[in-house]
Amino acid sequence: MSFADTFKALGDPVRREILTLLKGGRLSAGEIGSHFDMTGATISYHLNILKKADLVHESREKNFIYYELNTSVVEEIMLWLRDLKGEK
Amino acid sequence: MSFADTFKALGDPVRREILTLLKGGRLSAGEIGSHFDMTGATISYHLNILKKADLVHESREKNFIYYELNTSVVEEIMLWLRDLKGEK
DNA sequence: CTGGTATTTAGAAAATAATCTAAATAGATC
DNA sequence: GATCTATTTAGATTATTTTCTAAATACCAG
Repeated sequence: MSFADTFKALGDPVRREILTLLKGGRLSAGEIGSHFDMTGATISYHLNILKKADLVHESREKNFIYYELNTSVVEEIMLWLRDLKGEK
Repeated sequence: MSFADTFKALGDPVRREILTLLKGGRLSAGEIGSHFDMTGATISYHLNILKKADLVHESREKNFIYYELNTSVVEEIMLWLRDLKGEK
């Protein structure tokens, strides 16, 4: 989706923690959920927001759905911040 | 306040636009408000969030309250993003 | 095809955030 | 002090987000 959606997706601490977890490699929805004291449905909700923001990609395999980090859109955010700081 | 508050403050488009306006130099609350189709009270609410996130500083002068950009905390955000991208 | 595990979707409830109107504060000017 | 302008604060309302429970889907194993 859009730049604004990416920024908003990053604004939530649960979602940032999910992204941090994914730095170690792809994880299934269940593995991600087991790190949080929340229902799977809630985790699924957050994963969907991250997916719409293009911050993660999913790949289905067997019975599982694996999520992995996609940082391509992070560059845009960093550019905005750098510009805010007045750097060239 | 905290890193999380800074991230959240940046998640809102109105607040990002305020920060962008302030790139051009300090502005009074009224000057900021005139760029938006919102009441002064709402602008004040957003300014307060930016202030708590340490993204702006205020200075009182005469009858006015001027706001100016403070990007010192932006560096932290950028470090987090850079780390997410797996850069050193 | 039946049963089991993994995950999502739907819908409702709870929590948080954004917005407004009206009143309050602060300082400047008369 | 009275009044005007600039801004914030209080309180209520509306909108959005997060979360849950229950049901649905999907896929695998027997």
